[in-house]
Amino acid sequence: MSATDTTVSTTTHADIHRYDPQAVEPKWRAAWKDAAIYRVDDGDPKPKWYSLTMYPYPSGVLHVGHWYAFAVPDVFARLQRMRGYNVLFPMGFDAFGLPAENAAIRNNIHPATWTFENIAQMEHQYDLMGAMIDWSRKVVTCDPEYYRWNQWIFLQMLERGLAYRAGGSVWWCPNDQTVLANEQVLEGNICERCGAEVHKRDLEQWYFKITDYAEELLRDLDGLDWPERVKTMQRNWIGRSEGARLSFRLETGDELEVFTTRPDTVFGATFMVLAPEHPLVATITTDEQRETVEAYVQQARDTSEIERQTTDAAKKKTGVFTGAYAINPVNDERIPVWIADYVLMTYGTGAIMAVPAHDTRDFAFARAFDLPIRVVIQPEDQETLDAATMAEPYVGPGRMVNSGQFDGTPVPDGLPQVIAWLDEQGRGTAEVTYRLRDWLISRQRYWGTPIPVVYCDDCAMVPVPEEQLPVELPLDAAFTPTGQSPLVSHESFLNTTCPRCGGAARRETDTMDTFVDSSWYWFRYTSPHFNAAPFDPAKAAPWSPVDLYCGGIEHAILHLLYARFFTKVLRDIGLTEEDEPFKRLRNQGMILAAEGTKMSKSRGTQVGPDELVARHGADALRLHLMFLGPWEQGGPWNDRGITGMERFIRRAFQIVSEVGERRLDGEAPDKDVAALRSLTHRTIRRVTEDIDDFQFNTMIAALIEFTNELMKLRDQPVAQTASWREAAETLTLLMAPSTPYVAEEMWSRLGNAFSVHQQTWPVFDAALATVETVEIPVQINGKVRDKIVVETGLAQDALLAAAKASERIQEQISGKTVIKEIAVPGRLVNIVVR
RNA sequence: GCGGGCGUGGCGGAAUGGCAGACGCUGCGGACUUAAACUCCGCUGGGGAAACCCGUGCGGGUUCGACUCCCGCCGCCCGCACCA
Repeated sequence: MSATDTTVSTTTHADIHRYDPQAVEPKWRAAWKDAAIYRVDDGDPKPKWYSLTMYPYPSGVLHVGHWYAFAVPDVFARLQRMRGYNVLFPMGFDAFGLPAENAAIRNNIHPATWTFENIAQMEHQYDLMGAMIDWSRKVVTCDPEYYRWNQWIFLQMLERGLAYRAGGSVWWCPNDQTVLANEQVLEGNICERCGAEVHKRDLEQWYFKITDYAEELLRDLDGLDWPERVKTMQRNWIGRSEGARLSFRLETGDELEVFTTRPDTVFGATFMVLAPEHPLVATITTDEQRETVEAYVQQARDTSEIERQTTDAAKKKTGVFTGAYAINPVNDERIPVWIADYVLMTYGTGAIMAVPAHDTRDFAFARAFDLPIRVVIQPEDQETLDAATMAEPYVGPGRMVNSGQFDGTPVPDGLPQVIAWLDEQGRGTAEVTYRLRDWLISRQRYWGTPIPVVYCDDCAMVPVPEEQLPVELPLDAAFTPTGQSPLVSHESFLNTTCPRCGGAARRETDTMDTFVDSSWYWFRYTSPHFNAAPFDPAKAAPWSPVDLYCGGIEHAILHLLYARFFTKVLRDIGLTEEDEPFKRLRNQGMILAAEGTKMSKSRGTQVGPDELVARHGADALRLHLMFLGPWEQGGPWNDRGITGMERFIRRAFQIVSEVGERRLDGEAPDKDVAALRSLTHRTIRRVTEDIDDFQFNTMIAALIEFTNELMKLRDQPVAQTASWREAAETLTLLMAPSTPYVAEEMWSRLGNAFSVHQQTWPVFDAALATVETVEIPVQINGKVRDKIVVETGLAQDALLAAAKASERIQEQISGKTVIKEIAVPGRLVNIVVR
């Protein structure tokens, strides 16, 4: 044992400056908790900063993707705090939804049990990560204290006509046994949740009238600091089109309305096309055509949406003639009315005027069925278009021809004239249409917010009075999906009394889409237990809007559009004055499994952080994830390189840790001190700017370079001076947001008072951050031939002279003619010779 | 088809039009160690003994100078997808 003792004592001595995350992390985690250093105080007079990260689904355990998504916002929030902001950086759980229900069914456990167990586990994992979360503000959406306010907002919307029930053709997922919103259908007919093929069904459902806000949702995008691609996706999804609504009289006497963005081509309309589902189809079809038309309508209905919608250039247009004719209102021509599946009932009026000469689809249809084509727009400075020979439609600008009084009118400039005339004639009006559809919010599943209305035989649909909220989701329901809500078979939930007449009534059994929960949750963090409204406007106002919102790009449309819609509704209700919820948005890329595919729990390709933390420490994992590459890019996971982060942490720790033992009253040459201070201040600048620019990988590179330089200097005289302490302290502070644990330990080893996370972020001194000399490459004909060291800020002429003084350069120039000399101060010199 | 993004060593990646490959990993060599791990030092795009030459998907162009800007291709990824 005595031999062992010796070993232990020497090892201990040697290891004093060796960082051990396993010993240090739990210590500081406990200290932070005891001192409640992350507790956010509403009354703090400092300027506010609201940093929000998309709350996770409590799916079980955190994987490295969660860490990736969360580490960066955590670093940013910590920086803002050190900069002197009062930072709100909350977290919660998006706890309702299908996965809980499905997992519950699979494991024969109640969704609530499953969910709350997962939340406890995940909360612990966030703490392991060293996240700066104030858990006292936690929001859990399956808590009645939360979802009662979904119901309250629903009732407000119902009162304002923004929530309504309507029948219609809706998407149905046969696997999840529920309807879906348009936004939740991918690639034409794939369920966003489970990947099953979905199809249409005619059902009566609940909707939110998001279309009322289409224009505002589109317009307000302009003022947001969001990634351009997200704004583009939202613009496309809203799909605003300007044009006109035109009315065509049918020979049957019916009026057929169409929407067109090209009213200037109305003189070229040579036929009309209705969607197969158009209500007029049945009434206008002639007896001779009835059989053909009915067969086509049936076929269209049976053809899966994906087949119908795929725009394969080779896909042939199909359709049939109804036997009916319309009169073109501008030239009184008799034109045939067809039906075809390329016209969609869900857009515009479900009917079009076909102008084959100037529309790609109409052109293909006309060619396929040998329908007339008439040119009415002639491009300028080009050969006259000939309908008989043209190989493709002309869709560009030009002048109107074959258009009566409008001949010669330029388009698109002349469009307003045409619309004005149509309006005068009573044939049409200017109209704007949107692709955006109302949001279908009812679901036939169990684990969600009950929709707070009842149906009474006498009073019909009656809203549940506000004071009876919440309508609680019964925890003892049999929730296996059957195609209708499981609540239908829960007698005591279903049967109730009518709030209006007191008679027998049935509750609505559908639950709300979980995207309702996430459409306002960030307001709730500002007053998580407020019980008079969804949130306390007085508390929310000072924090609003969210300054920085971070999350996955997969929410570019769904959640972010709904959240914007809700904000505008809540504004109109009077709960907030904000028009927009999230001022600045940043999306992280996705961390994929090593083989480049999406990480999947079921395929076992999900990488968990716990083992990595145990082996390398939380700080090293945080750094590794940030160092992988640009945060907005994502990429396949690998753990190569995490050792590099560990090495960096150890080196930084060692340097700082030794400082505590030094007297730091030594002397060193002035230029060495100046060089060290310059390095320190340049590093402050780099790290600060990189975080502000969301360039976390290069931010870490700057920290590593700083540490490597210090490592080289630690035996030099300059390491015995006060500027060495400045360097060590600065390194510690700069590391604090990224590596909260080791930075705390370093701060403590420096002999400073707890906590490093309550210190002020260092500010660089521009004068100190300069360098005295700079190395300038000297090129001959664009190739580097020498490098000269000159004073920083040396002017152009002097720089050129210095370059030409170089022997190597003189050799290169001698005997040649100098054609051009370029000298860029601080950059380079290039001499062009021949 | 339309819209957006990307393409750089063995790998992840860096580079306001100005020294391509910062930083990290890997690999190789060395020091320390009884030994290993850890740590430390050096080298690490290709060719060449060297001077140098070649090199950022391909082909052109602008420029004293292009990974960066422009034009035309090729490949990959994402979004939308008959939106009248």
